[in-house]
Amino acid sequence: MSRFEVITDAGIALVAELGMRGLTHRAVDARAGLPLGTTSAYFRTRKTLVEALVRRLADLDRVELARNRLPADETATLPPGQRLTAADLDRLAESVAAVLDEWLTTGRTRTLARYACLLEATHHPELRTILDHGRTYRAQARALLAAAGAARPEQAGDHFVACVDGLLFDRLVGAGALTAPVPGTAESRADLTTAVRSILTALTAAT
Amino acid sequence: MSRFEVITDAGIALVAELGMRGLTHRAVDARAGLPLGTTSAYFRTRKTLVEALVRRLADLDRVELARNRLPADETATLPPGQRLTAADLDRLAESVAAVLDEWLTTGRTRTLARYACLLEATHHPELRTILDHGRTYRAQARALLAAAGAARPEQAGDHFVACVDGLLFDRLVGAGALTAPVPGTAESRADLTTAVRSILTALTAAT
DNA sequence: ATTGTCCTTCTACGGCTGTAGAAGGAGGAA
DNA sequence: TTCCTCCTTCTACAGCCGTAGAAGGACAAT
Repeated sequence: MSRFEVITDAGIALVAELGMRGLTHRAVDARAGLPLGTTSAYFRTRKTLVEALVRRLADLDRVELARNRLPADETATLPPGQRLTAADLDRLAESVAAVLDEWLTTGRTRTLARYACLLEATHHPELRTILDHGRTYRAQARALLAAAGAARPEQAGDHFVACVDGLLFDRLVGAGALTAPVPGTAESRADLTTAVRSILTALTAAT
Repeated sequence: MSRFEVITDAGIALVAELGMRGLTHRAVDARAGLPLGTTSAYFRTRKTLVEALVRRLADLDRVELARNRLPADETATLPPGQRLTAADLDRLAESVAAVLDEWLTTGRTRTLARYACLLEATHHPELRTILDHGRTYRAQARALLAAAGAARPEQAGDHFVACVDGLLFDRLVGAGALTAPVPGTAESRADLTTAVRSILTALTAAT
């Protein structure tokens, strides 16, 4: 693991645990077990440090996307005129739910840090460019909803991503964090599947 | 306007503009045009200051809720057995969209600060208690979906709130902030209405 | 008028933060 | 070897932050 990765991973962990305020050159050094001053030498200003974190988050997302590909791709190559069946939609909902559940457990740190950075990007637009949050997912969602037979697949795909993101955020920091089944369990995945499935149905039918 | 309100409002503005890192006793003084040290005297520790902000946010939400009541209440008192018509759902979607649009324009500062505090509440659970984000809205949504004829109104209501929140977040800081019609315009309201309407349909039918 | 209480304003201070630059050292080229 | 270059580690420093407490003043009760 390169020095760059060690530093940025420690930074991501800090942001997830303590928020943006906890992200300090020295704190990163301590967290990563590196000699004091290392982070400061690699990223002379705080801004470059944050940018590095964001870049790393985007990289990690890309890696995860490659590993955790949705079944959308199979469906995108359907012969024209042929649509997804209800069983297909069920399977899709289930796999989306599985990804969500993973983001709430294994990927929780990364998910929290991403939201923090997303909020940060409001005041620093240059971050937005790097952290193309969900761009790839959006592309998949559009293809998926086109295959599912939505009237306006672009719009429907965007709505889908937004809704699923809302679900995620709710479970992560909102009311769902307290009331919903604890992530990682089969119950949680079933609950998420239901939710995703109904969103999917809606957008297929109505948009 | 009480001193308490002047201070907390300035704090909220700072959090919205600069993020949690910009929230400092001295910065609040400067922003509110108060003598240096005032905020520090009112809220001796940073923690109490943040708590005060969160409390103020909750108060503002309550005020806004009273002013901006959804048509849910009328519908909640429908005679049993009678359901909402498609036209009712249209009207509901429109009024929800109007509220969302307001949160993206007039209430943008407050909305941004709320999300920042919500993220902060991950590390400080006591904040969660105060910032009962969307609790009242959730209650309304449940009643609404019960009236609309959803099979499991509690669950459906929660999903509804989560999805709508996702829509909001997307428009505020996500991809929607760049691609969607600019908030405050009739086009934006129309777009939001479409999205909300399809969510509503979905959850009514499927859950 | 005096006393006591509360609110406001100002000042102090230890600690942490961002950032720059010096010191040290490993290793490759000549 | 000697020299040069790059990477790492350490130190310095000005400025800001959180927090405590002193100083001043308004005002009501006595």
